[in-house]
This record gives sequence, C-alpha cells and structure tokens, in this order.
Amino acid sequence: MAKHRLADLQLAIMHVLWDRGEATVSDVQKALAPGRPLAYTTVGTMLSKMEANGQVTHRVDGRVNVYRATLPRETVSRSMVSDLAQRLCAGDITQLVCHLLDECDVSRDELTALKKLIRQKEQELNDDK
Amino acid sequence: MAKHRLADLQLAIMHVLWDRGEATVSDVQKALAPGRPLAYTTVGTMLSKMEANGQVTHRVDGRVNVYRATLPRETVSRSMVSDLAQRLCAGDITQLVCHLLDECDVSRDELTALKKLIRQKEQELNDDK
DNA sequence: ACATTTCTACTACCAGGGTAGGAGTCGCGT
DNA sequence: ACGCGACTCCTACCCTGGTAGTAGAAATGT
Repeated sequence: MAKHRLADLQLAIMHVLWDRGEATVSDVQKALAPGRPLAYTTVGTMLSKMEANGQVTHRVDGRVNVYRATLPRETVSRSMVSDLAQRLCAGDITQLVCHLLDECDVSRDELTALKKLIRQKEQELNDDK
Repeated sequence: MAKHRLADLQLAIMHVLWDRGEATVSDVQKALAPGRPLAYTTVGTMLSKMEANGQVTHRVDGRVNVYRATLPRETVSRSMVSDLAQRLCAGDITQLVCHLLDECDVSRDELTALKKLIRQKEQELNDDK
C-alpha cells in the first residue's frame, strides 16, 4: 500500500476537511485559527500544494474553491501509524503500544476499550483460520 | 517534554548508533548499505547535520570520528509515538492502537503480549491512586 | 459609482532533509 | 618513495513544507 505521509500543517488541514467534508480556504483558516493563526494566503498556498500532491481536490463554486480530501481519514491514519511502526521498531507492534501506554497517560476506560479491541482481534484471527 | 522528531534517514542512522553504541561513518554506511546504499559522504554529511541538531555527538579517535547518539532509543520512540498520536487523533490512544492492529497483521502471540501489557498498566493505575 | 472586502493566482523566500562531489590529509603496503 | 584507500571538511543542489506578500478580479455596501 502507498505511504501517505502527511506533514504537520497538511495533517491539520486534512482534519478540517475530514470533519466537514468540504471547505473553502477561509473555512480552513478559521478552523485552524485558534491555536494556529495563519495568513489567509498561507492556507491557500498549502491547499494548492496539497492538490499538486494529490491529497485534496477542489471544485469551483461561484468564485470560490471548495476543497475536499481525496483520501479517507482511515486510510491515512493507518498508513501513517504502520509507517511509523516500521521505521521506529521494525513493525514490532507490541513495543509501539508499550511506548504509547507509557507516554500518554491512559485512562481506565481506554484500557478497557483496548482490552475489548484485542479480544475482538483474537476472535477475527480464530475465524480466519 | 521536548519533541524529538527524527526524519527518515536520521532515524535509520540512530538505529545503527543505538544498536552498536558507537559507530564511525563507514560503520553506519555499511550498516545502512543493504536496502539503502548511500555515498560515504552522504552519511558523513547527515551525521554532521545531526550533530548540529544535537541528536548525536562525536569523539575523535585517531583520525576518525566516532559518533554516538545523545538520546536513548526509548526517549525518541516515546516522543515520536505520542507526537503522532497527538497529530493524528488528538491523543486518542484507543483509536491509534485500533489502526495499528488493523493495518499490520498481528500474530496471536503479539495479542497475548498486548493483553499482558494492558493488565500491567491497569495494575499500575490501581497502585497509584 | 466608488471604496471595501474577499478570493484566487502567482511569486518569493527560508529551513531542513537528503544526496553527493571535490580538496586536502594521513597512513599503509609494496 | 609513491600511489591508493580511507577519512574529514566544505560546498553545492534539489525538493518539500511552511509562511506570506502582491496583483488583479469580483461581489458588496452605501
């Protein structure tokens, strides 16, 4: 599978696009503004570059461009996570999760959710074979 | 905590350094060669840049430079993982692990190891409060 | 009708990663 | 003594992300 490695700002923009389905430059700028105030043109430029990279497309609506992500969130997330897993610990998932649990403080609920997730995965393994 | 975001080649180099403790340019080059053949000077240049970034140091041994990572593997791993977690799903660990399990195919053993990990983490949570 | 806002499009610039060539040095084998 | 190989150092490029200014068009308010 292709590696969709998005940089910082690009990822932030994608999140906006994913959240709303479509967005204009100014939509994106406003959405990013708290925590990341950028010039209007900065956002526009980035969106153009991203279109050149094939990460987004736009359609014209009147005189504004409306952008849309070309890839679903899931695809990108998975790709980036597994990419990091490869580069960081040669695909050793256990180790990665270990770091994750160590670094961020996980709540009890999250742990419970994780356990459920794992059981589910085990189930799938059993079904497959 | 500081964000130690290492790029591709940088990470690959760090792995070599972490594995052997110390290494010369040619050590690194040779270690990288299968799968990533690079000019001797390329490796040297990168190492210099990394020294400028504070990621490695070197000591002089005779007429060769011997490089060493300034940060332990664990620190970098944790930092990069949690960094990605932030950027990708606003710190939602569960979701991240979910992607991880979906993308890479996990073995039964890994699942078992993960379960153990989680139980351990739950224990810690209990002890703390 | 004119000034103001709102957009797009184009251009520019810097930083950092990635890659490598050339110059000069030092030691070693023959 | 000399050439060769191994090294370091410096310089140079290209690409991409990130940031923004300027020009010009189009809608909008008054």
